[in-house]
Amino acid sequence: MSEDKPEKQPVSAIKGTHDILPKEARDWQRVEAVAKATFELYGYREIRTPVFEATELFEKSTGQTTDIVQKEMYTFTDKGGRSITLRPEYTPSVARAIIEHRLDLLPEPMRYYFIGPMFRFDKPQKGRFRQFHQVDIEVFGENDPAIDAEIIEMANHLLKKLKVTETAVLVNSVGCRNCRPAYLKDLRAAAAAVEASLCPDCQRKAETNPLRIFDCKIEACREIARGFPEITTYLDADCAEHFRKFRSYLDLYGIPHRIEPRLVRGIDYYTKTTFEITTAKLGAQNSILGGGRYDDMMKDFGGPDISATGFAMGVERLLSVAELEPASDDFIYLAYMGNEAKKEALLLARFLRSHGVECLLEFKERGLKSQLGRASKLGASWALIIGEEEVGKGRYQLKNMKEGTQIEAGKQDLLEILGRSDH
RNA sequence: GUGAGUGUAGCUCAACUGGUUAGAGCAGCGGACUGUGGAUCCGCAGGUUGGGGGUUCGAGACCCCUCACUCACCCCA
Repeated sequence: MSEDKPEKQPVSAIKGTHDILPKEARDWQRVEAVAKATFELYGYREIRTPVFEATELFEKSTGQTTDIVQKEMYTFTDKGGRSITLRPEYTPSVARAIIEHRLDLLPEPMRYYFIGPMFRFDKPQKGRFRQFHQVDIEVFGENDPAIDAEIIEMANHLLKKLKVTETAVLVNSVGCRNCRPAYLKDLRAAAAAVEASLCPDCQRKAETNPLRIFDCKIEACREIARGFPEITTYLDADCAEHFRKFRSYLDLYGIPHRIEPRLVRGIDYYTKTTFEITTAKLGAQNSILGGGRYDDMMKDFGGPDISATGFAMGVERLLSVAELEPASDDFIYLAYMGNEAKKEALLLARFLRSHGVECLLEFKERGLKSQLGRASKLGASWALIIGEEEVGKGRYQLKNMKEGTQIEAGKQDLLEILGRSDH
């Protein structure tokens, strides 16, 4: 309302968020469509939950000690004084919905998928954003390690459809509440014993998160870490058997995989199976998909004691490595000259659209030449020329923009030629 | 939160050791061709060089501050 000159750039998108422009949105739509079709093929059904939840939900499930909860959540107090958090991940919401609606009592298999935005207050970098999107799938009530293998096979199937190559499947077992504590204790002790010979980074990790030493990029640290105890030797009978079978099913599918003792997934609720699929083409944030089993979450919530497993896939990361065929537009550009022709064009466009033909007409004062130039530039398959003469006889000049050929066609001819008369 | 790098037109980039009016290609619009696109040629429009301060006769360039973006640590999708 002021008399001042308008700001050059009044506002811009919040740090770590991005507009998805029409050209990119095409690719998003296709990835989403392929993902949905794939999951439906495996018997999964979509479930949608709100973008925000009670803060407590994430504190209880994701874990008080995790980075996600400690420093990455968008948490605020609403006008009713409640603490609200924009979801940083999807799994807790699904678990909550199942308990709330007693979905576990329904006959349908509890296999769900979801696509939508997540929010984490991270410092943005390549492949990492504050608002990002995940494709998420979860299975509840299946204890068999075969399902852990099947969801990886399903992920592989999807990646293959999207022509994502150079991927690696990393797997691990983090044990359970019986066997993990002893392992962590011994690992910490082992790291403390050699602390002096580790790099400064790893010296810190020895205190905070010794599992991460396995992941150091400095060869000396990696060498030392090879001597550390591995979780796999600490697994109790049940977990060890689960892990063994899980891998044998992956072998059955012929899916190569590597055991990665570092794979803990930074989230408290995982039990037994954890896995990741990485790609060499992504930079430091090279994980396009990660997940695992979380058998304790439901009962910890005060819900039924049912097991669960699933994964989340980063859509931005997926898009940056997927090889999608360039989208081809197929529409007809209506070029008109004069007011009578304009009216004719409006009605013709309505007619064609009602038969499923995509039409574009623009309302600027342009000559025929300029309009055809537009049609060409915008990638129209056809141009329809409507002038006084054409209005008079009810037949129009239909030009094939690729071939450069042109014929005269009436209303009905158009439908047949454009090949959409069955719509 | 820590560290490094980069900011010039819508996009990609020029502008010598500081020198006069900051240029080009692409994209946009118009014309050559007033009813026939893509090629070519010509023209038009587009900038407070991210912002602020300083040094200097003179700053896009050098110094300081700030903001933004990028990459990395951490963590994760």
